Amino acid sequence: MTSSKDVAKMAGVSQATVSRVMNNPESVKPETRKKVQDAMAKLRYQPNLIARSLVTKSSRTIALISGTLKNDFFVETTDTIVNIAASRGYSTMVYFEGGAKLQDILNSIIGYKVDGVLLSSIKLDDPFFKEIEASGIPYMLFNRRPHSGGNYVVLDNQLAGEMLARHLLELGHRRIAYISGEINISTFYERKIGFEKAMGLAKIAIDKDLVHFKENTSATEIEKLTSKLMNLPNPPTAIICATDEMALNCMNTIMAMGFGIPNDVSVAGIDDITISSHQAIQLTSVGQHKFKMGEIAVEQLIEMIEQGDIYQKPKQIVFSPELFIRQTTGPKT
Amino acid sequence: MTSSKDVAKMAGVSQATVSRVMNNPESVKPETRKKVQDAMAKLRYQPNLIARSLVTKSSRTIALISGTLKNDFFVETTDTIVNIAASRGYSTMVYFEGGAKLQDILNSIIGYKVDGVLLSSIKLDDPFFKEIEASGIPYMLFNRRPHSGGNYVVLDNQLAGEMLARHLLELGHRRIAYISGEINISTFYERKIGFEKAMGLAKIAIDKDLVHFKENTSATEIEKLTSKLMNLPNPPTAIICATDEMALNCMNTIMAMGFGIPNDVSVAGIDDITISSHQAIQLTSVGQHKFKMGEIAVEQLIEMIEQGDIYQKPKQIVFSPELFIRQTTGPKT
DNA sequence: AACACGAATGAATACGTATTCATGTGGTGG
DNA sequence: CCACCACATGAATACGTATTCATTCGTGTT
Repeated sequence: MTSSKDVAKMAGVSQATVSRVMNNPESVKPETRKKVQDAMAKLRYQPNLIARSLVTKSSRTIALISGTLKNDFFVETTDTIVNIAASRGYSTMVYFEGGAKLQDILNSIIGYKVDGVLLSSIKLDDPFFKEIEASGIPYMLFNRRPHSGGNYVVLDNQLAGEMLARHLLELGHRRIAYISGEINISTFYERKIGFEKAMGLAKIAIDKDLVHFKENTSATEIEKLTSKLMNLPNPPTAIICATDEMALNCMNTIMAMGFGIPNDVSVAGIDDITISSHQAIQLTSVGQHKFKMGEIAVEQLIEMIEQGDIYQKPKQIVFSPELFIRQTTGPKT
Repeated sequence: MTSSKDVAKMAGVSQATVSRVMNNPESVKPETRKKVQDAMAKLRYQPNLIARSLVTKSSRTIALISGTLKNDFFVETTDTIVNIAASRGYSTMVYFEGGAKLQDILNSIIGYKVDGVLLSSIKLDDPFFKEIEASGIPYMLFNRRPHSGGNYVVLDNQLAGEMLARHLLELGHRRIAYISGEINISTFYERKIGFEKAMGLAKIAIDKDLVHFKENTSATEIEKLTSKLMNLPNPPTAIICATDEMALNCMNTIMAMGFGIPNDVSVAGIDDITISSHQAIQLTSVGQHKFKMGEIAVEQLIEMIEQGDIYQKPKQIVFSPELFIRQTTGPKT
């Protein structure tokens, strides 16, 4: 591989001058600058970014630690994050929940001196988050937030849960099932609180048999759970899923069992992912479209990186949710 | 940040010995090894992977240059690729089509000395591909293949197109529309050839007005095109979309216009993405499930990286497609 | 004319690791 | 007892860049 030293030799200058042509072109006389640029072109010179990073201690790279792409919510955020980062000149190292041990990821991002970290896949009590904070690397959480402090952008999840429950209560439902991921994940915790609040205000007791917090929210697990619910002697007349992704799998199971939606049972989710508004799906959901969460997250992060204002006041952004009533929810029959 | 030199000082050994403890532990006496490891732990030492890469000229990193996540096909491949790479100890730098200029991406991956490249987003005549080949970096194409030679894993796209067309012909359709991306993308080219072959064998002339190759296959573009087709004085009785993603958008438009599927018009796609088999969608599609394309691609790539067998015979893998008949296609009425 | 000063550039160094080469040490076989 | 060797380790160097420091040269000022 050709190095800046080779370029220097061909141009008849020192390696330092070659470096200057790249980083501070005005500081070198136009005449010699031209010689250097010609030599670069002739040798098809590509700077070694690793060597550059070694001395600058930064890498023009961010790390994205995301929830699984099996949830369409994270598909949309990943897409916008990677693209916006690229348009700003940053490469993105991507890791998905479950793919590698968090400790290995941490070693990678610290060892590679990434300029910033975007993360969603994180539990409230995970030491990983504290290590990130301690490392001093700029970071931004999205769709997750810590107990207190930190930088994050989230939906007002409690309100989202509450709105959805209220919608179903207003339709006359009383036996409302609730399917969620585990509640040491902030998103699920807050949505649950909202659900409980609405039920409490309506003075409806919550049937323990209808409320489930699963560690594993894969399609097959949701399928199992849904069929269990529908086979209950006294099945629910409505099911709230803590994410649209679960709601899709829930719908799928219900339809496969031969039930009608919403005639036999109403289904609703949270996140309002793209497919939810498809004519063939028409899932009632709570979300927001004024801002893209991934976009806000990555822009805030880049701002932190480039302004170096890590010690400014924390960035905490909360979106107001909106209810989209579609065809999967209807009055209790 | 603490370096191996700091560890060496605390352990009372040379930096070289610290390095040996990391890379060749057996070569250092157990006694001194312990001293070094203790010092590492006490200092919470993390090796600087950038410095390591500079000397080893490899980075334990692969680059994934993928089609957009707006197409669910690439969601599935991205998910499996990133996760498998992670489990093998590789980080993945991800780029999506349209996010950054290919030249910038190329500079990044060459400058960062990635160990290998996985790419799908590439046109037949793109010089980018030739540059990758020339760079000597191990690479693997997926869902795309060059005119000749190269390493790739693809569906038998021609056969896929042919099977789908034959299916609709057997249902009695004659006015079959075809919606595709541009045909300097191998996938679209081959699928189109298959479609034409089936039509030719059935001795059905292809109506130019029904066949479209769009450079931009975004949801809105597909929507526009679909409504144009359905508003034709003599609209098609069936529409083949070159990808399921387009078929979903096509369905959405048709349903929004008030037409019934498949009563008014049949719709089918290729790729058999996950959502296609959802009870509420039931899209007829051609694809295969025996292998995961992303999995095969990344495993082949890692094999190339670790065996260093770039100069072995090219890896060319073609999957046989299977037809999944669901509810969006029916007999011509 | 002497001097100061700024611009342009080269030489040298640092970044943190892996690796080669040299050195010393203890053991083994003759 | 000596020669030889395997082994353990340290010193030195390379990787390719950015950057600091020193040097040279031309220009304007007094």
